Amino acid sequence: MNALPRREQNRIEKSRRILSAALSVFAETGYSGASMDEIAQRAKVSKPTLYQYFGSKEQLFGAILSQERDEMLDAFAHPTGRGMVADLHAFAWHYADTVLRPELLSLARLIIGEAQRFPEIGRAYQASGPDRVLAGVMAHLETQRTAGRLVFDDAELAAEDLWGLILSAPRNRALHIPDALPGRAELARHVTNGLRVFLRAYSTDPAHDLETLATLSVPPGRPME
Amino acid sequence: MNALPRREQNRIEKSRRILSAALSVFAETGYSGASMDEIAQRAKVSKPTLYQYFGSKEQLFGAILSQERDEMLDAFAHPTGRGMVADLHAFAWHYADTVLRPELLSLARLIIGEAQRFPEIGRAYQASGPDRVLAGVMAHLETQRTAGRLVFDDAELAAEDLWGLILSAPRNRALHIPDALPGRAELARHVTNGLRVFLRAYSTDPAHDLETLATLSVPPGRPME
Amino acid sequence: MNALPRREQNRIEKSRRILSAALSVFAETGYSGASMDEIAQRAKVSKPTLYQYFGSKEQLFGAILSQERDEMLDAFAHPTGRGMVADLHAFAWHYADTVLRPELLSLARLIIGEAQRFPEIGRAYQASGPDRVLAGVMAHLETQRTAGRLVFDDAELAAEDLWGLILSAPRNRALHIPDALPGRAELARHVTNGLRVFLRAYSTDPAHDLETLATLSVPPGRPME
Amino acid sequence: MNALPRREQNRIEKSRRILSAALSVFAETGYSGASMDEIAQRAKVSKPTLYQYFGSKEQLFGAILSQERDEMLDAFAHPTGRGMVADLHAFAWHYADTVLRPELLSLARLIIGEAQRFPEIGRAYQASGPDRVLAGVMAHLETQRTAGRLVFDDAELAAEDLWGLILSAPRNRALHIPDALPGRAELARHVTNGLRVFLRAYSTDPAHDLETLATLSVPPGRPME
DNA sequence: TATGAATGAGCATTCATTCAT
DNA sequence: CATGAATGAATGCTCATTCAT
Repeated sequence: MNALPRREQNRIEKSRRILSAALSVFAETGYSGASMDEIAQRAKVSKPTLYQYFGSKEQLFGAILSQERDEMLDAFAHPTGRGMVADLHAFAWHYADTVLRPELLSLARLIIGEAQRFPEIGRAYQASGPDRVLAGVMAHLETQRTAGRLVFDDAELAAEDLWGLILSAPRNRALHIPDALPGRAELARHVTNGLRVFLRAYSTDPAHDLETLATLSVPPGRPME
Repeated sequence: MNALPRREQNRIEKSRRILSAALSVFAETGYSGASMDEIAQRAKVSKPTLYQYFGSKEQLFGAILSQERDEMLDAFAHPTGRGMVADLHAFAWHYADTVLRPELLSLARLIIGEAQRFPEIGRAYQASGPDRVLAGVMAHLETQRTAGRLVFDDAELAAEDLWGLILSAPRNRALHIPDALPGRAELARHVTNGLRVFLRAYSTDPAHDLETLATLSVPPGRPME
Repeated sequence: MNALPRREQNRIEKSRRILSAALSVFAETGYSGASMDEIAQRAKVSKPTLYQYFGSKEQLFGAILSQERDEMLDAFAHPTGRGMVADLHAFAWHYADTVLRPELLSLARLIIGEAQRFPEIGRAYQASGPDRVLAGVMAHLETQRTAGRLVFDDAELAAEDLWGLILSAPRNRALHIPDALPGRAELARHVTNGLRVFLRAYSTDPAHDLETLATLSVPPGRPME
Repeated sequence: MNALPRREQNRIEKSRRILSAALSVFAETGYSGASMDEIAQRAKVSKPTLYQYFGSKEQLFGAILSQERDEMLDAFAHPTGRGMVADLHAFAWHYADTVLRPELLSLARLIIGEAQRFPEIGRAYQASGPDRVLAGVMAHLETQRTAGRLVFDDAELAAEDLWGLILSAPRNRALHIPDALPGRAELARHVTNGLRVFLRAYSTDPAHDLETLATLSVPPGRPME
């Protein structure tokens, strides 16, 4: 009744170990600084095995990125059905919690740092990460406009504004200073302010929406690892 | 009547050549990937000379950063005296033109990519780059609030909002995709929209200010190199 | 039925090749002058292999010293049981043949030359080489004194005298002039004279012992390599 | 009335500074380990000047050796005219004090360490240092034999025995362990014992000579620098 | 399939030496 | 005559990659 034979399980687990080791090594030292020896050692795998699985340093690098990208997309939030403001609030926090996870920040630093050398990778990341999230937000905002709750001409700009108001400052800071993630309160300051400005500029009934916003509380953060 | 003797001139010019070569090599390949051989070759200088000038790879890296940081600060815009909206508009364009210069984007990618390995450098950059610009913007906004033209509680948040609305989207995209700088029109789209949202949310007289904004035209971009 | 698997045999042989190549290179050029490239080339091994085996130049240097030191100690002579004079004669020749072997002279030159830079190495050599031999000689002389065949107060001084009379001149000369090892006859001149003086000064029955000495003949030397 | 013009004086003084700096650097690090930069720096001279004076590293090395060799020869002791035993005693101490001077030990280590690479230098040192001293001692011993105070067949062997008995042990130890020069008492132990054994083996009137020896006291050492 | 052992090519750095001034 | 500045060639060491087993 075993879905997967032993061999296959073993393979998958080994592959996972390698990817995880590689992510941490690449994140710590950048692409060139990373040593395949170090990766093999952390993955508790011999070097030829590592090469059997991933072919070359460059391919391994690519494999990490696509793996992590998938994980990130998974994090996209779905409407709560408790009204527009609650939806935006939920989305904002969900996204903040995703985007500020240390591993994803490491990954982003890695991609940005290597964007010049591996332009494909930067493009792929942009397309399947930020751009896809943006599309989701745009769709949501369009729905609200149709329902008469928001006003705007350009949905893309509106979606970008939402993101920029809520997360650009904390994320930029976190990208530069790895060990200084914003605390829960600091993050709440940015999220709340961002939503407030967004509603003031885009809502058809700002007064009411801001009141609603004031009733919403900060959700619990996910535990650090 | 020569202000500088030949030797000194030569030294300065050589130093500049090295720094420029180093910036491009570091930007292309990251810190670890950069080879001192390659740098020396591009600077048309022998390797020992390079070492005589900058001591070590790490010191050379540091020298680039501080040089570029200075250049960036230099770019800070001063009030035009033609009213708040014109000032904000001028600042937005000036800063956009600075921040999106290819060399400064390269530098930013470099710093972000190495932030984990050289935490001090990330911190120093944040403190003397973004943080200082932010302080300048805050001061300007405070002045406008005192003059009764803007309303806000937290000047820092307001300043961050201004930046996030105007530049976060184009800059983030440019960080990921080096060869896709926004064109003048695309940039205008973001700048104008950002200022509009900002004024709608913070101005004491949005209707009038938006009208003023509509009269301002896109300044000429600086030539690419 | 193979005691050692191929791999292990290979390793051992390679290690020996490296040590031998390293000794000759170090001896020819001193520690700083020796190049790891040269050593690898002579050992017919790639440079990374060399580093896999011995870690660093300094460790390789240390490995040579301890290897040769062991070999030297191995050379210590055991009593023949044919009387004191025969024993001293056998010891003198055995020790001369050891101490004047070109490799050991090279090693001694190396250690002396680097004593200032690596004080531990000089100390270790003195303790485990000369000092240990001296202790052996002292013990032997004490036995003879107890048996009433020698007279002296200070066994250490007596042992040092024996060595100094027999070998100091030829060895010092050999240390300075590498390609001028004393021939068999020249060596016999020093050994015989040394023993004669030693017996005249220390024996309880010099006349008889000198007669015995005269009957002993020069042993065959070991072949040069 | 100045014997030497300023220029010439300056030249000589500079040359001396270079030689002294070079000796210490060579002694500390061996020939290959020594850096011309370091030597120039210690001599407070620019590198081209250094090359002007001594042509090349190898020539500088040679120049040091001949300079020091001359100084060493200067140290040879002349008969005191107070009898054979007193002469031998004086010679032994004089020579011990010369040969165990730290600078001369450094020089000897240097020459021995580089003997394989620069055979000429080893040979030259042997000929003009030890061999010349040996010749002096031989001449002295011959005189004593002619005067009927000593008996021996081979003056060279006798002279070598004298040296070997008195200094071989302390000097060998000092060569290996640079920072462990024998103290005055320890040295006296070796010198006295060496002379005693020498006289017992070679004197025509050992009893009387040993008595004389016992009346002689240790001369004052020269101050360390 | 998995690995210990091996390697060619490259790294940052330093050297002895020589110009141009 | 003396020097600051420059360099070609080497140094010790490490890397991504690949055999032989």
